Formats: sequence, structure tokens, C-alpha cells
Amino acid sequence: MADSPDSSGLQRTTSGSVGPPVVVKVESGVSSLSPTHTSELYFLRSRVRELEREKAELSAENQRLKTMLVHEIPGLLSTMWQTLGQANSHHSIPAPTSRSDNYPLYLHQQHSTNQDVELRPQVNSQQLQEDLSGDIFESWGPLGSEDEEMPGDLGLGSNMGEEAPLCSQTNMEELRRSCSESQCTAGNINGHVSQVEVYPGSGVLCDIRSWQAANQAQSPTAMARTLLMGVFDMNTLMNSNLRGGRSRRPAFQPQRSALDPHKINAIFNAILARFPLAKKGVIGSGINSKLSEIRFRSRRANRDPRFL
DNA sequence: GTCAGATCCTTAGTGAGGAC
DNA sequence: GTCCTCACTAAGGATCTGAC
Repeated sequence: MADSPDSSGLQRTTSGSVGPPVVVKVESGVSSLSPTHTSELYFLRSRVRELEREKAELSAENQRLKTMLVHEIPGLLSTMWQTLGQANSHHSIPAPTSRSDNYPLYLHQQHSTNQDVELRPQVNSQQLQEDLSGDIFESWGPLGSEDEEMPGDLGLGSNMGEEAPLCSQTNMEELRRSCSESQCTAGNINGHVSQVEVYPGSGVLCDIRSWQAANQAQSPTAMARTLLMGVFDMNTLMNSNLRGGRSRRPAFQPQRSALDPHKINAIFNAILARFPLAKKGVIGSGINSKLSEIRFRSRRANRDPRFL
């Protein structure tokens, strides 16, 4: 702005760009100004008022967007992912067959789905709402019961069911509420959401950046790896394996603690919600692979001669 | 823009334990 | 004994990053 105080008799006091409205004081000797200066002064005053109005509008809009970002989008995104995952399995994916032949197909479908919705605020909310109101959520059940159909699985359904039951919620409102509430309040400190719930109703929280990255993963193993890093701290990862089994290698630590089955179950649920055809064995293998990799790199970094 | 190095991710393979 | 699962290592491709 061309508002030099000494050239127009204008005296401005400001308190910073984001503080209270700009105060404009006009010296009493306005009448002594030339017509040119007077018209310029009026122009500047009207311009200041206009800018203040715009600033107020932008502040209100900024606040609205901030509120949306903090309180609405995380829960909405999570619900949307769950819905899309179920929708894919419900509408277009036949029952899982034996081998991974179907997986590339699913990946392709999933990829296009991701491109449709991923991080795009202009998601068709009406369509989403219709989907949410439809029968899609009735298919949460099969996700939980899938364990029964998986011979030789990782024991999630039987071993972990008591502690962390697979999601079987069918009440849409309850599901949506549990999802959004936990995600909005978790880590909602100073207006920042630092953690989101990995899977609705699980209560397992994940670093939001890891969660976002996981939602962009193109494969179940990649998603597992990413969620792993967001749910568990590095120390836990360094000293644990998936089930707490002892190392098959005699040179290594004989027994490691198991990763928290409740958290692991939430991760499995989140992955299966997005990749319904993913094999639990593959996910588990991917998790163990990541854990081993972390330990391997740590040992190499430390140059521990015992492990070289 | 290209290249080299670092890092990430996937997968094959090995060895061991457990179920049958 | 066979088969399956799990833990682990390592190779190799993909991707990222920084220097030029």
C-alpha cells in the first residue's frame, strides 16, 4: 500500500499482521490538505476499511477451515476409507480365492479408487453420505468373521479376539461416532491432531503422518510397515516380533516380546478394510520383515561384532 | 536434466518349531 | 516324515535425494 505517513498526514498504528484491526488516526489538520491529498486520504481510508473487512472474512474462513481440518476431516477420511474398502469387497470383489492371482486385479482397482478420493477435499459428500447410509456398514461383520475362514491364519481371531475383538459394529451411527470422536480428541492438544485411531472402535492410536502415509500405501505390506512405525515406538519395535516367538537363529536373542496384540489387531483390521484380499500371513510376514530390518540396520549401524 | 548414492520395499530363500 | 508357519537374512528393483 502507498500509505506513507509523512506524505499524507496519515498516522497509523499497528500491532502486527495478525493482531487487532489496524487503527488509523487522521490528524486534525485535514482541512489544511490540498484537494489532491484529501481525496487520496479518503481513498486510503476506504481502502483500509475494505482491507479490514477482507481480513475479517479471511480470518473467519481460516477459522472455519481450521475447524474442519481438526475436527471433521480425519474422522471423515477414516470412515471413508473403511467404507471404500468394504464397498470394494462388497460390490466388486468376489470371495477371496486361494492364491494371489486376484491381487493384481485388486491392486488395480484399489489404485483407481485411491486416485478418486485420496486427499481430495471435493469428495462427493452426498454420494459418500448415501454410501454411509446404505447397507455397506452391514458388511463390517464379515471382516471380523473372516478369521474363521482362514485356515492356518495367525491366530488373530482366536487368540486375540477376547482382548481385541475384530470390528463387528453394525450400527452406523455408533461406528461413525466412535471413529470421529476418537480421532478428533486423540492428541487434540493446542488445536492439533497428532494421532488418529487406526481402526474405528479399536482405541489404538497412530501418528497422523504415518496414518496418512499408510492410507496412500499401494500394498498391504507397505501399509503394515507404515502403520507399524506410527503405532509403536522404536524401542518396542527393536525388541519385539509379531507373536513373541523366539528367534530361529541361535546367535540371536532367544525370546522377544510380542507386539501388543490389540494394536496389531487394529493394524490388521485397518489393512483388511482397505485390502480385503490381503493375506494375514503376508501382512504378518511383512511386519516381521520390517522388524527384522530395523534390528538388522540398528546392529549394522552400531557395528556390534556379535552380529557381524 | 542427469547421475550416484541412500533408502525403501518386496520377495526368495533358509532354518527352526509345531501340528498332523 | 511332511507340511505349514514364523523369524530372519539378503538380493534386487523402485524410489528418493542431493550434487553437479
